[in-house]
Amino acid sequence: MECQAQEFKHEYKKEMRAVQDAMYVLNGKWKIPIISAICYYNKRRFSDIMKDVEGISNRMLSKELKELEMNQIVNRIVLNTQPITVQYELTQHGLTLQGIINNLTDWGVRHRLKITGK
Amino acid sequence: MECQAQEFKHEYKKEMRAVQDAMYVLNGKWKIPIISAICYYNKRRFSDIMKDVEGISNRMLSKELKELEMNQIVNRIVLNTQPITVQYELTQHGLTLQGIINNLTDWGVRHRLKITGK
DNA sequence: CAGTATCCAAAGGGATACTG
DNA sequence: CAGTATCCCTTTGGATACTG
Repeated sequence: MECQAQEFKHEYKKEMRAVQDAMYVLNGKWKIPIISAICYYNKRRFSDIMKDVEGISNRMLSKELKELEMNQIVNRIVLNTQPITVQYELTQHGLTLQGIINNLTDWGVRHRLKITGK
Repeated sequence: MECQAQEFKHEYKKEMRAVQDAMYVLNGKWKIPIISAICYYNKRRFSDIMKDVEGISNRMLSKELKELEMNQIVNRIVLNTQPITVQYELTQHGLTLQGIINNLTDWGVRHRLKITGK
C-alpha cells in the first residue's frame, strides 16, 4: 500500500512534468493560432500568417515561429524568389498536435456557452 | 467557391476564438498542475495542493484557484472546522478537461522524447 | 517580403510578512 | 489553516522604425 502510493506518486510527478512540457510549447497568446493557421492551409507564408492571426505583430510572429521551429513543430522553407519568400509547414511531430487542438476547440465552444450562455 | 471560402473563413475564425478561449482558461504556469492535483485526489485541501504542486506560492495558488472558480472549473467548499479548512473539487464542467489533460500528458511525453531523446 | 532592433507598458510571478 | 498585502524583479508583448 505504501509502496503503491510511492509508485503512484512517481507516476504522478512524471505526468505532471509531461503536461507542463506540453503547455510550455503551446503557451502564450499566439502559438496555437499560428499552428492552426499553418495547419489549415498546409503551407503558409510569413505575411499570410500575419493576416490569418489577427492582431499579431511581425515581431511576435517571428519570435513564435522561431520557438516552434526549435521545438520541431514547424519547418521553415526559404524559396528562391526575388525578394525571397518563406513558407512554413507543420512537421510530422507538429501534426500530432491536431487532435489536441481540436479537443481544445470543442472544449472552448462548450466553455463559452457555459460562461456567457452563447 | 467564393461563397464556400467565406463559409470556411467564418468557421475558422469561430474555431480560432474557441481555442483561444480554452487556452485563456488553462494558461499560465500553474492552472493544469492545480487541476491535475485536485482531479487526482478527487477532493483536496489548499495546503495539500501546495504540497502537490511543487514550487507554487500561496499567493499564486490563491489567485489561480480564484480564477478557476470564476471559470466554473473548481468548487470551493468551506468546512466547519477550527480553524477552518477548505476543500476544492472539480465541477462537472472541470471534469470535462480530463481528456484534454491526458492528451497533453501523452503528447508531452512524446515531445520530451523527441527533443531530449529520453 | 521577411524579418531585426529598440523602447516601453503591462502582466506574471517570487519572497516575505501579516491576518481572521 | 487559508489566505491577503506589499514589494519588486522578470517576462510578455505592443508600437515604431529600420534592413537585406
